[in-house]
Amino acid sequence: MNLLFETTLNKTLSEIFEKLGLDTKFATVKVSDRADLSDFQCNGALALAKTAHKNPREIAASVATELEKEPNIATVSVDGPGFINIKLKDDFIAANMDKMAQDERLGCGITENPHRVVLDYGGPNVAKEMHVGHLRSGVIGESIQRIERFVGNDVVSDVHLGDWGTPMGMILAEILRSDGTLSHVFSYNIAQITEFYKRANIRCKEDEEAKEQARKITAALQDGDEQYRAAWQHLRSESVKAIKANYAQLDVNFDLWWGESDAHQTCGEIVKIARNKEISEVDNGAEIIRLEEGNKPKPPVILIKSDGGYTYHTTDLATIKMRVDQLKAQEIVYFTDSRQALHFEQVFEGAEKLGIAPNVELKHIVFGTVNGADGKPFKTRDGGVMNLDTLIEMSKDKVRQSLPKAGEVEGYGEAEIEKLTSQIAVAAIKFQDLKNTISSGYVFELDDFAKFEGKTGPYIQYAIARINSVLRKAEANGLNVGNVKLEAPEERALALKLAQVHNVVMRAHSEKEPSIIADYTYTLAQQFSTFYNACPIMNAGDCNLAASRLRLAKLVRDVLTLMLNLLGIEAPEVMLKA
RNA sequence: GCGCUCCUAGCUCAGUUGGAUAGAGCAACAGCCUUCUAAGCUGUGGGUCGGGCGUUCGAAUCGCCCGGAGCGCGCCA
Repeated sequence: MNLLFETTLNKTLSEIFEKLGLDTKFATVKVSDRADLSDFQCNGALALAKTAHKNPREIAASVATELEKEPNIATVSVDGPGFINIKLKDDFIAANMDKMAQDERLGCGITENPHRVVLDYGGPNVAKEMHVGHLRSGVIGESIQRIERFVGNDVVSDVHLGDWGTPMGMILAEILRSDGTLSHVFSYNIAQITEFYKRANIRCKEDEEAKEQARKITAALQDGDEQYRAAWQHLRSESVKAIKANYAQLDVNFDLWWGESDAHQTCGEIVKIARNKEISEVDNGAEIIRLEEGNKPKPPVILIKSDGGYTYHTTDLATIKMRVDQLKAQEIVYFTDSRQALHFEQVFEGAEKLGIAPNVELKHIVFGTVNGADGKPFKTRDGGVMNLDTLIEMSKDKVRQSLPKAGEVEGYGEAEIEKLTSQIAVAAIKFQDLKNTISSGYVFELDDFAKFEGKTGPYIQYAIARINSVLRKAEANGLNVGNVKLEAPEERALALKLAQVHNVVMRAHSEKEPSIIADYTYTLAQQFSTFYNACPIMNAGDCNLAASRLRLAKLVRDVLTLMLNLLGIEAPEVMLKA
């Protein structure tokens, strides 16, 4: 089933272009920039005029003449320098809404070549508290995971824990320095572990000897020293517990909880492959793979440090090998901030040279850092970064102010109110992040994460709740949905907006860009609100009209709910008021 | 020093890859609850798209130069 107007129009245009001897490459329409003039526009004549050395208006006119014969097209006009403006017949649009309402995927198609894609996001570190800087990777990754699954890909997501580097040695060294032994380690909780890490971090920055000690312990740990391993295991599991709790609040999920440590065994294989292929060399005591520098200097991949340890280049390469061999990955996508761009260029080039991921697409989706008002990575006033927990609590507190207290509304006790609070607060936080283009980064405005008006998650939840309320009333009055009939301009605009959903999802999928969905979801909710204010549903007067509007409203509800789901945001049944 | 990314309304951001009159949200102002949830709707003001030159019938978008910001540049991850 194809419910997409663009596809239909592109096909007819293609036939017309072919018939007229025009390059069909330009036979495409897009949603009109001028809603006052048309539903769709084709700019092909303008582009074509250049190569064909013809007047664009003439080309456009000949295409328009053919288009006018199409039964589903109401009007065609050539405007300006050669824009072809197309308006569809109301009945055609309406019939498509009826079909869309009966399709369980709401008119959304699936990808042409379903394959297995491994997603690497989150990447939290052991012994470090999760702060607002960790928000983006998790929230974006979760959304992409859902989008990829929805379009038919087979997804495996991996949190890829930072559990194996020098920080592990640093924290063990710090504990030893303070306790003289590792025997107390097993009683330490996450707060204590984090404290040790903070102190270790400060110490190693100014004390070269401490740093050296940390490196030694790291090496011993990686070599399999039993005492270190046991202690490390505890640090790791305490951290994972805390990280899981954090992600659970945000509904961020992973199939695998692999970490850098899991790649350790395979690191040796990577080195072996490099040596067999004779692409590695020893330089200043380290074993490296030199990379083509092209127009810019590119540092080499370092497989083995001069102290004998592996680097994050090696673990990332080993991880790629594991994902290809064990998980049968056909595409691997990483989500990190832009500071790691060079790192992944190096790793991908290394993987290419090693031949460990033949025919596997390796992608690094870069997102901008979360910045403070000064344009630098976000810090709170006291210089630290804000905990994720604190952010969520703050947003929840704000939500509570607009909700009734437990027991004030029938059926809404402590648990129900708390759930609603969390759903709304998390929607506010996640949407605030997801509405931004991922590549560009954004300025962190604390207040925005506890805002529920305008372009926010709760605004969309509210639209859904209002529709639910209408649907409940309709059911109580025995009114059902019926065939769509478009009369008011608000109905027509809403229907055209609904018809865009497939395109929006596919674009978000191919660009790995959830903000495309966030933006659409918001504008759809907005169009609905306009419609809702202008067109009474239950009190439409005519019961066929009421049934038509009810179907449109329900369709909006379903599309909005699906879109929020793809963003990783829940839609509560109701939005109560204090 | 070299490289990457960015500069659009008072603030935060879009702008579907070169098209028509550059759009939202917030903030400001003026209206709208005896009718389906006002977390809403309607309207107003606000711009030499950092600056300059160029390519083009046509530039926020492409190229060059200048100014400003952020990030990254072999043994931290």
